[in-house]
Amino acid sequence: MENTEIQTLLRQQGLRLTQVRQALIAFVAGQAKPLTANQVLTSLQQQFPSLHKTTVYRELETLTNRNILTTVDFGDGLKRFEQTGEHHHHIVCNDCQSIQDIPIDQDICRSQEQLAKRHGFQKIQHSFEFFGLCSRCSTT
Amino acid sequence: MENTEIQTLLRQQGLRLTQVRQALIAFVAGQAKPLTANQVLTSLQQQFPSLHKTTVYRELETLTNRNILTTVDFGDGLKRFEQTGEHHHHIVCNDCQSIQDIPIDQDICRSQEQLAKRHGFQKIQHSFEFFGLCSRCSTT
DNA sequence: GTGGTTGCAAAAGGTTTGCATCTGT
DNA sequence: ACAGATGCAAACCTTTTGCAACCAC
Repeated sequence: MENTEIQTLLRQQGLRLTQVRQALIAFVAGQAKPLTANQVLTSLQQQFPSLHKTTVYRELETLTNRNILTTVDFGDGLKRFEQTGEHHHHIVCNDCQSIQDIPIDQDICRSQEQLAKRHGFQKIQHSFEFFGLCSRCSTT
Repeated sequence: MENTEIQTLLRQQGLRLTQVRQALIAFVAGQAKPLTANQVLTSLQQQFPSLHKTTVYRELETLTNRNILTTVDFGDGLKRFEQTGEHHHHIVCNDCQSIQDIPIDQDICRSQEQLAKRHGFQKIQHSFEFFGLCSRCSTT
């Protein structure tokens, strides 16, 4: 995401344009894969040596609440964050933990959410993630 | 699951027929919904007051490794366990945390796993869980 | 008796909270 | 100046590990 784009977004949301916040958004948005709080912290500390993990956790939460970021869960007890965008799914290697996007049919997700509605639920979301051994890890 | 059934299963697996182990399997198998370690602990402590959380965690891991139990993840940082059985999916209320099974089309899961294979992955598994507001929570 | 199982204490790892200080507006 | 943002310490919660005591076989 461009700097000016980020700044516009933050002003829209009534959030202050702090250095850390802008850098954090730019960094997460620039990654192809969802990141853990710790990955964000470690990377940003190169630019902001005094950056504290608390700030990162709070910032990630704030931006998720504002729907600027989205959380992804791979069932390993860690929260991951990525820029909010088109709904999509991932496949994660159980060995090397590499992550790829996978083009799940959108209709499938929609039809299954309809099914969920028939169970009386509203405001339905879902998680649909895949796990396995990537080509590199399954050959060695 | 019946007592004799559990005992046969454990002998097959070369696991000892301890009181705690048998009670734990019977309890988890008797629940309609996946349980957290803490839920299992709290319940079994009525029968075994000295039961320690470490034992529960270790037992749940052992039984999962032997494929007697299966883990389920709802993305809240807790591991849940249920009796291994037919592959199925859940819908969880974001408000009251109630859980229902949801009859997702098995073909859909299979076809999407085929798709994942085309990404070079092997031994593919998936998680496909739904979240929303149940009928009770969405009306109030 | 032997090795698997258990209880206890402690640690590990990720995340959250309280509070004082700082900073963007 | 004021409310929001930050750093720090400590707490919190779930889960794991090391070790001695115990129990099923």
